[in-house]
Amino acid sequence: MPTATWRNLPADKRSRITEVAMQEFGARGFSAGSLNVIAKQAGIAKGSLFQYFEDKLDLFVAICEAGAVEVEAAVLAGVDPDAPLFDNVRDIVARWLAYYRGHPTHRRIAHATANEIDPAARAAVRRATNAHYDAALQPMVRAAKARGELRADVDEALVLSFLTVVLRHLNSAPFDPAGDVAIPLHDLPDAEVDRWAIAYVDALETAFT
Amino acid sequence: MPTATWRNLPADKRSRITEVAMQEFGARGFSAGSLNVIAKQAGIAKGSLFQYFEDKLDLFVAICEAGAVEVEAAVLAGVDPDAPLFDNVRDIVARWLAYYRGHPTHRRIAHATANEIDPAARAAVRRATNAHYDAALQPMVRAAKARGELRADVDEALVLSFLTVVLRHLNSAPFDPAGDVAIPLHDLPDAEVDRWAIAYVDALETAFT
Amino acid sequence: MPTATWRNLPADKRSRITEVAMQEFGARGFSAGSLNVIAKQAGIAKGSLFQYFEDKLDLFVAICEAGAVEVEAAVLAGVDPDAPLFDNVRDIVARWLAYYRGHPTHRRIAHATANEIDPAARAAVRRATNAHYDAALQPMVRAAKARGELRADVDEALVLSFLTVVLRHLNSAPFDPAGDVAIPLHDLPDAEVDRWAIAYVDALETAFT
Amino acid sequence: MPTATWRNLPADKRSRITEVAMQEFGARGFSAGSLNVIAKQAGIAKGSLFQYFEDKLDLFVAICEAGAVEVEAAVLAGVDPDAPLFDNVRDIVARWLAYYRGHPTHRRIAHATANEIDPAARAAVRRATNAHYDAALQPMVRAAKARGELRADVDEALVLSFLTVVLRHLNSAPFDPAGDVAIPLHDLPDAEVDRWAIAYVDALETAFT
DNA sequence: GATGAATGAGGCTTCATTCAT
DNA sequence: CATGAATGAAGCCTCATTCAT
Repeated sequence: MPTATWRNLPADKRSRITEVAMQEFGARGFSAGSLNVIAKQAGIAKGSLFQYFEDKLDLFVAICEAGAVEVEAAVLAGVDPDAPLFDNVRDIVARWLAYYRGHPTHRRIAHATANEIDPAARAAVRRATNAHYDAALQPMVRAAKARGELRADVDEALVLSFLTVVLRHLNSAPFDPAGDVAIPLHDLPDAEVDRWAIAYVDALETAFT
Repeated sequence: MPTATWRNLPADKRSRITEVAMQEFGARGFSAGSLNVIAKQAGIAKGSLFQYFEDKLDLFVAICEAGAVEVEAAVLAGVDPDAPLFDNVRDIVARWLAYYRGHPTHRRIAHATANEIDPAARAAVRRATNAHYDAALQPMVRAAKARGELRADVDEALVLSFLTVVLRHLNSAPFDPAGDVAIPLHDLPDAEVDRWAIAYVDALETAFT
Repeated sequence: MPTATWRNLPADKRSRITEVAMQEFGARGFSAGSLNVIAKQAGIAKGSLFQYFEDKLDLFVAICEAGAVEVEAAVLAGVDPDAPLFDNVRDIVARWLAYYRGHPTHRRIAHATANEIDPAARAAVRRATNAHYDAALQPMVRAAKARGELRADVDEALVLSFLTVVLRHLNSAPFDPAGDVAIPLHDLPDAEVDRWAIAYVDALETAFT
Repeated sequence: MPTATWRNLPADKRSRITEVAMQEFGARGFSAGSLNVIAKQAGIAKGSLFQYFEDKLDLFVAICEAGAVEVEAAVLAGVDPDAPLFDNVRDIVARWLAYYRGHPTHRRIAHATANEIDPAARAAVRRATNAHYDAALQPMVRAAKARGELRADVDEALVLSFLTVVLRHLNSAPFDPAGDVAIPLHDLPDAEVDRWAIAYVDALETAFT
């Protein structure tokens, strides 16, 4: 956990370090990301990082969590829980894509978060981030079920799982040349990608309603 | 590309090195995987690795490709192209899960393959592996469409994309404590996981037929 | 360029490292010189070298430049620009030989500087060192020409070129068993070598005045 | 010394290996030159090199000597010992430059020969090559002296030394961007370089006759 | 609290040489 | 005589972490 020193840091310094760390870990992942680079680019002493965080992993987790918080605020806030579920999801997907197009650093760190292979790092980071989406989506699914929007035989957990799988795919495939074998999301203009994203959701809607 | 020396190696030595490399890269990924460790565990000199492969990436790609070939043989072979598409997919998914349960090393290397963050490594490895699944699934989807199994307004590419996304999910989530927020695939007995896997495919069938 | 860390180092440590590096590079040249050896002999950690210099070449260039600065100070300083050119040159040659006899490490590094075969290393190092001699000798030649010491038809550049060629020869031949086929400079007592050195300059004087 | 196996090799194979080795050592010098590269480029097994030569140095020396023999044949042959010395030297210099322009590989290996820093390598190689020039030039100087072409007070050895120094300079400076501070031999067209070369010899003629 | 120099283990890769076939 | 696989030392360089100032 970040130290008290970190929490007491002037906000601008803290956010500068956060931004730089996101770039580094987003670009190279946890294991290959370099504290040397982070310290140099942030303009602070290497030793200072160890006054703010216990070790490299502690920093990584903190960074990832910060990213998750921001994207959640941007994407999930203001959703009307009483609106039809898949209308909400289409809305969320559109905002999700828009947000990550405008925040490539956050997109990359989210990708690194999801794909980190080091078990300790992944576990720590997933624990910190997954909860956010889950916490937001799960009640929406439940409410939809209660309102009778979903077919009676449909399992809520399956819906939720599908939603997160699709969201995760849309976080990486459009930005990765080899992300999707079937649809060249990486090479399409934004509007086309948006249309495909809606198509994913429409398919789920067909499946579950 | 692996050297002639590698191809001329006695089969047992070659497979010992392959196995060890799969374990190392499967456990730590490409960037963090150590050639020192591989050489030591394989009982060969570090320099020998460079008689077999041009460099670390060359080894990694070869290993990944070997894994993809084997899993393809085990999972996709013997599929009847004239059988109903989703029957085939349910069959494939079941064999896929069974294969990876019995071959944890292959499962881990496939995971590392899909998630490697180093762009050069990922590109090389995806190029080598993606083709396999794509080549097998795409004609099946096309034939199903031609046979009228899919609804007229359904896009083939979307079906194919969904299939690969689900397959990839089933390659990691059941083996990763934090792989699926909604369904605890990691903690369920094999039979339960199989049932969920079928449920994923059923949902797709509902969506597209 | 050496780092700030290097410039802030205590003078004795810096000069110890410099001395050791000169010995190593002087003895084995740039490509064959070993950073391992330098670190060990200087009593510092291998990694520390990379806190002082960007890489091996950066260290090599810094060392060579340091050598050039010192020899220039010792050999060229205090020359009276109004004295006859070849008197000055005889003076310089004598001091040059004396200096290198007393500073064998500097002599060897100067030799390595001049003879390094790696193109990048040679270019970098020549750029750093050539200027010193050129800057000192060229005005002397020009002034001599202006004073009418040189024959009217003599080209200044040719004189300067001859001078540097002879100086370079006197930097290596007396210290190299196979340096000069015709005159066994390596095996002669210092006084004899000095006499031969004067003879070289006398010949040039005859040629150009 | 090369083995009997080497001497019994088919001439074309021997000359292919020689050519390749000249390129490698000419480009990277003795220490940095790689037997791996030589074997690969020559299309022979690495081990074979050790059937032809005792070790790396043995190969290097043999290669250098072969180069010296060829250049001597091309440059020194057919010189009339009774012609005036400096006419001969001008002739030699011109042929020397022409030869090396047409044989860049030989030029580079001669350069590497002259500048090798490894003491053992340099000693061996100089011993093998110096004799050639010396053997050719020395009698010419002696004869000139006997014919009264040189001033009475001129030392034969000094003339010979100057000649070799100038020849060596003309072997490297025109081909090295930083070879001559005063005259940009590297950037001049061939005809200009030839003119400067003559100027060097003219100056010596003035000095010694 | 901040610094930044020092560490030394570990990273990948290249090398000359040996030796069994 | 030719081969080429095997070796392991040594190469340069990067790293996270510590600690005295």
